[in-house]
Amino acid sequence: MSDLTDWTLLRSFLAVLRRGSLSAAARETGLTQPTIGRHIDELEAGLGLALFTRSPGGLLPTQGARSLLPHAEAMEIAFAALKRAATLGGDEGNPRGTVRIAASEVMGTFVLPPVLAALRGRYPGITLELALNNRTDDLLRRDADIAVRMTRPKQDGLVARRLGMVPLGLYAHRAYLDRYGLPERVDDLARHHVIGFDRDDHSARAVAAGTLPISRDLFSFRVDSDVAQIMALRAGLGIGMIQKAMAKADTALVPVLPDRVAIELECWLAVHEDQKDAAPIRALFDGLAEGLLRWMDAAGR
Amino acid sequence: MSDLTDWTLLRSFLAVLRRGSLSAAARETGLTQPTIGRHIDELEAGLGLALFTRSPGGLLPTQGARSLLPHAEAMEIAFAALKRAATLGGDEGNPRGTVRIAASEVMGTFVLPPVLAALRGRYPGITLELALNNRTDDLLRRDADIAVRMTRPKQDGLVARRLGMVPLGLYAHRAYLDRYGLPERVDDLARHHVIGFDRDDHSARAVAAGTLPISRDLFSFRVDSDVAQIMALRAGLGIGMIQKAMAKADTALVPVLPDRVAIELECWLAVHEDQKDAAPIRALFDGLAEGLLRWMDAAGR
DNA sequence: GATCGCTCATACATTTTCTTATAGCAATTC
DNA sequence: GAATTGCTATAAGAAAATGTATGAGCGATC
Repeated sequence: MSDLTDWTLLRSFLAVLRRGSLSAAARETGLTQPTIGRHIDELEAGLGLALFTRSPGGLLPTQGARSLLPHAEAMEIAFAALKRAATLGGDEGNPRGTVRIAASEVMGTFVLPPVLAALRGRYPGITLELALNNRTDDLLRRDADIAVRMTRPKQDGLVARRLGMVPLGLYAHRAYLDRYGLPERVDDLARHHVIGFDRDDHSARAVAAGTLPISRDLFSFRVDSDVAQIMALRAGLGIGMIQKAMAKADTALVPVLPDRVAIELECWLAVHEDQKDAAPIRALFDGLAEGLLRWMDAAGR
Repeated sequence: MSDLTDWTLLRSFLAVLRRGSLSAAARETGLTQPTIGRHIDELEAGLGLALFTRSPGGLLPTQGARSLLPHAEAMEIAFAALKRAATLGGDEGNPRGTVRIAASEVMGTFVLPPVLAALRGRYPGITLELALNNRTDDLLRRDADIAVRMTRPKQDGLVARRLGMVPLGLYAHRAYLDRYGLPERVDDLARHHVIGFDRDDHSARAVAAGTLPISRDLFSFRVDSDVAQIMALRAGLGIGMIQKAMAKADTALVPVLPDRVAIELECWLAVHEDQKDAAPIRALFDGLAEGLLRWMDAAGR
């Protein structure tokens, strides 16, 4: 069985899994339906495992196929990383290539755009990709070249730089407080509308949870998206956690329990040791550090 | 350029990089020299990057090729993991498939073999692979399905179980102490032959370094291999660090400064969340936990 | 200094793989 | 209930990839 040598078969596998039919997969990949069909047959024969149940409506993945998915995705991600790495070049003054930056939703949405805009102007040869999510393993999965993270990167093989602390606080829209009043003690929060996460309890939140009586039950408005939480906060849906700098920029937001609730997240920049010497990576790493430090400095005032 | 769709080209790339010539790569892959040559041409054209400088003696990788290597290896590892995952099956009573276990050199050499031998008998349908190294990112790289680690696994997506503490101590062979005497204070170590690491300062050693005045300069016999260190210790080359349980099993070894130097490493078992429910993974995870706990219990006496 | 052993490059034959075209099946729509 | 639209499966010709055979360069060895 292990005489399976054609890595490309997994492209077709992924396409079928995602599109749900041979025909749709053919359209996605630019191949044809019989070809994709033979690829799946070949894969099933090679692995000795039924991957899909054929039907006139399409192909339904088996449990086995689902268990292979993460590995096939890992191959796809690694291939994309390889293609990016091949574009890297140029010298210190004029770096060229495509660089993928991972960041949390909030950083990527509210903080990074102006920083990246400046870098874009300075380095016209660099094409930027931005991967927004709250997982901390992007670099190790090679799903990004540089990561902006709110926790200390601890994995082997990474080079990390600590940029500083980002202060967070509880805020609410003035209109909300006019109606429901300003909590005076932490316990009062239980009687308020608190905006929080739904199920996705990622690490930044875990940090916050350590210093606050935060649990899922407390929240009367739940979204997993941090950005949606901030939008809800600004719209006056309730009391929520937000970076102090962002809150100050919105004059309608009023601090809640500022003396009792003070949370700081560490801000880190990380890169693979393998890649840190490529000109575009180095340029962006330094540029991001500079831009983010300036932002944190301005925010501190 | 980005119309590069054939993932299999990277198999040839890896083979050429490793063997150093098209012909040797052809022998390794079962293809022929012209085919491998065409693959490399196609890859270079697709990536827009010179990968090798051709010579009558073989192909010399460029810097660019070297920078792509880790990504190509990541694809290869993911593919191997996919093939392993495809073998997993059976039920709780009779799990089937190939499982790759990562462990430190010392654990894999001295501790795991009897544990695995017992599991082998109990689960005849499971084929075992053992990956011995001291990196802690095997699981995330999918270079292993289960990891036995001496530090707490902290990455996202892993399920870990703490097994307990493994005590280490300084020991020396009786013959060594007869000749050089028994150190009475920690400072005396500077005048002794201490066996230690060369350059590979991995995390278990870092833990130890925190509680001991250990630095590279102290060592008069340096090897990166932990196993070689233990063998050197047993051969009487000097004073070295070893698990107390292993030292006790060798009656010629005498504890050195047992009251002053007491180090304990945590022992952890970890598995990918994706895979934890597959019958063979679960069987080995539980079996390893059981076997290692029994070993730690026996060692404690 | 000729030979052997290794290498890569090229031209041509062969095999494999892909596409095109068509048939058949189930569900939905008019 | 016939027509339409989605799908898979199969067969045959076109295209692409692979293999075979051969030439030529470099270095070690006798």
